[in-house]
Amino acid sequence: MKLAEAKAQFIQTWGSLGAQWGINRTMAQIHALLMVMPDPLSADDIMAELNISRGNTNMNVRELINWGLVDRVLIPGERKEYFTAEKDIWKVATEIARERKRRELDPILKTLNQLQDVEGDAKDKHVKAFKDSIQGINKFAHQTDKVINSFVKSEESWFYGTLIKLFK
Amino acid sequence: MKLAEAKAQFIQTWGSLGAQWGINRTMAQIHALLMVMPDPLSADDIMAELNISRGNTNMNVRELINWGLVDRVLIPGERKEYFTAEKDIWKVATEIARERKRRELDPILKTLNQLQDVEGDAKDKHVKAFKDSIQGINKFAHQTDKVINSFVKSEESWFYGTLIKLFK
DNA sequence: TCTCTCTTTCACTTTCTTTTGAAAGTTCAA
DNA sequence: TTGAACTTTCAAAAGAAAGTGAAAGAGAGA
Repeated sequence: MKLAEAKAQFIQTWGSLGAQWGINRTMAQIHALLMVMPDPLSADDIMAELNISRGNTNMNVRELINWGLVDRVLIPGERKEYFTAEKDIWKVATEIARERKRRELDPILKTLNQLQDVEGDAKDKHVKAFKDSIQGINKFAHQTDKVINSFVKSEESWFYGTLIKLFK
Repeated sequence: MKLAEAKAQFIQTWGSLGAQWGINRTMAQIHALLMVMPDPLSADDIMAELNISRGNTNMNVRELINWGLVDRVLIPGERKEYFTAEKDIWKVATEIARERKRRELDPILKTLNQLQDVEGDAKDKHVKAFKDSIQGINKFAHQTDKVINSFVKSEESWFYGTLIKLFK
């Protein structure tokens, strides 16, 4: 396979993968493009490579920067801004985990805690079923939270070394 | 908080959580509803509780059954079909992990393997950058695959007992 | 201050997803 | 075999999300 072709396929695959998760397709494609490029690209480069508008480029690059997946790079003597992506996939994964935890898990933990105290007779089977469900989910969510925290803080070698052996 | 109110909030929260993941809102809401109900519900019950159409109900219930998260229940003497959800959240989580792995991770592993062999001079920095990226991602994806496989097979008691202690 | 280059914003368009509801299909007791 | 009870399908409508591009903004050097 030729390099250009392989790049295009990678960008497209990474893009549809992103779409299955909450991330939008363009954002994932820009990220993929920057990951396989050895040097930083400008907004114009990205527009040209992916055939997207200036506005769209700007919006999604900004969002990637918010996620901590892309950095602005200033090239001395140039007026334009350039962008690079983190190329270490382990760091990418922990950044994403951190961000998703903050956006998704933290709010649900908050809600679940509130839902714990429902009024009503504990002998009523509706009340009991509800409380049991919420309690189970709440416990699970807290455990998940702990695992993600460790993951986010962990070193690659330690994490895989330990976790994989554990699960065998 | 009253039970009805708490249920409504839980259904709505679970629904928007699902939407952030690839799962659609209605599907997540039906799942939430069935989780907090002690007894099986019919399609009509679901329609009434969530204010959705018959077609929508049918489609999403069927999809939940495909995911292995909901079961059809036949009540003796009744013509209608009834539905229940798995109430053990651990089982729900492993079902979801299994299904998402199959739909998302397995295809990407396949693509990555193909992208490994790009033609071109290994000294060219574009070729090198590309190969390095793909190799890193590929390695990561395979490790992730192993962890998920183990997770899917593991028992809750084992998980809580061993892994959680590890993370303190 | 002016102007040139680049960045950001935002109202509008396009595209993609979800929902609806009526019609067709299925099942089964009579 | 019929028809009542229920389920499934599907084309059209509504809704949500993403993308565009022109215009406004911002900053640097003349």
